[in-house]
Amino acid sequence: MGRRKVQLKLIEDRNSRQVTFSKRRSGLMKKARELSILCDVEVAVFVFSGKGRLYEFCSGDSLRKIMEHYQFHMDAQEEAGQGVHETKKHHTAHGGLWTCNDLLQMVQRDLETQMAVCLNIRELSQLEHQLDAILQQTRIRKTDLMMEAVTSLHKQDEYQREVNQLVEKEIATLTNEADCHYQADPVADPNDHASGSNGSVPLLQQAMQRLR
Amino acid sequence: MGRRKVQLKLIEDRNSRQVTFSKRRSGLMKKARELSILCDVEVAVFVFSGKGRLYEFCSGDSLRKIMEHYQFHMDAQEEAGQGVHETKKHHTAHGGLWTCNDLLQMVQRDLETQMAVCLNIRELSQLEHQLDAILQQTRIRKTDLMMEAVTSLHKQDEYQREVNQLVEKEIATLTNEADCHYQADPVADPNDHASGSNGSVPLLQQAMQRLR
DNA sequence: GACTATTTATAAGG
DNA sequence: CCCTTATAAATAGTC
Repeated sequence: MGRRKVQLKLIEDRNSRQVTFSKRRSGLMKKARELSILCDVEVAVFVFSGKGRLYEFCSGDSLRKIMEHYQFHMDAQEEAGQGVHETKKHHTAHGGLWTCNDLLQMVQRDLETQMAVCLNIRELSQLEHQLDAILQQTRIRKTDLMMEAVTSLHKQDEYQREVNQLVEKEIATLTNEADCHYQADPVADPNDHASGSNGSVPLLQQAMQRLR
Repeated sequence: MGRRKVQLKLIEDRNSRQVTFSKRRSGLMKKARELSILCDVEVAVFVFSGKGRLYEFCSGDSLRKIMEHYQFHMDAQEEAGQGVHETKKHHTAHGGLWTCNDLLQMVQRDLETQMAVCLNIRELSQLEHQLDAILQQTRIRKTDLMMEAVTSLHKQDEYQREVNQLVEKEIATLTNEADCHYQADPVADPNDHASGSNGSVPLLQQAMQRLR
């Protein structure tokens, strides 16, 4: 429902994907709210962004309370942060995203505090999903780092191949010169390999120096 | 969005409320699905009708089984017991490596046994740790695969460097020969780069062929 | 974030 | 429940 029809597949462009995500997410929440009001039913919507952020709508308030509680704990952790400076640093360095240990600590502390509290299935499911999202996020970050390493090595590899091709060509040239007509200038400077050649030797030397 | 605008309040007429519920519910699910696909995010939608009936959408499948179980408890009908053997089979088939679904099935079974909709603190902590371990295992497996890729490329890279050193040496040899005393055998086969050399050129050629 | 041109959802009615 | 149709809403592309 826009200027043109959109195919039901991943939006490749990061920017428009983000825009669409924002628009459709709020649209979905609105629809959920309307449904719950119009028809007097309980509706819960959870959206986990790729970076582990949670967006939720819940017609009741049981889940919301828990989420707010977790948020509170996280905030308190960042504020007080005595023994958890490492964690806090990690948070800020990674753009305020939760790590696995953060959530586990949060949950454990939360549960230890309210011994009487008993999570129901829905709450447990939500927690489990959140954990899943957070762990996934960690994995993705590590994967990204490793992917960078692979890409870097791959580029280096391709560069080496290019140099090798140059070298091969140059060997052919030198060999040809030597075999056929090198006696043409017997008093030439022995260090000036390129004199009278096609000029590829300086290029090669440059490449070799870069390799060292 | 229909023949006339509708106020955002409970639909009094039971019949049209039911109709609207049905239509809007499916519309909400569709929107949720589209959001999850278009933007590659996890989306979960739960709708509890007044009679305890559950309608759900989940972009993943981790929540689905638990929610199905929840529905089972709510309805207090259907029979259980056949999924347990499936689970055990699955475990053994994977050589002891648990998957997310395996854990969820285990949790489901555990809940069936206890017939309690409520997990205590210790149990929840255990569940968390299990989940953590399982998700970490998955991450480690992928990391291992990527590590293999890195190692492979690194080896290739080192090999290329070796070849380059050989090549460099060979160029020096050829250049030297050409500069100083190549006219010794002017009718040698031009393709036989190695004739009269120190024997490193065949090695180079071999290496080059391995690179192609 | 706002503004349309379009597409989509859906209220009413069969 | 499904179909049709008029109309309200959502939103894709654009600035």
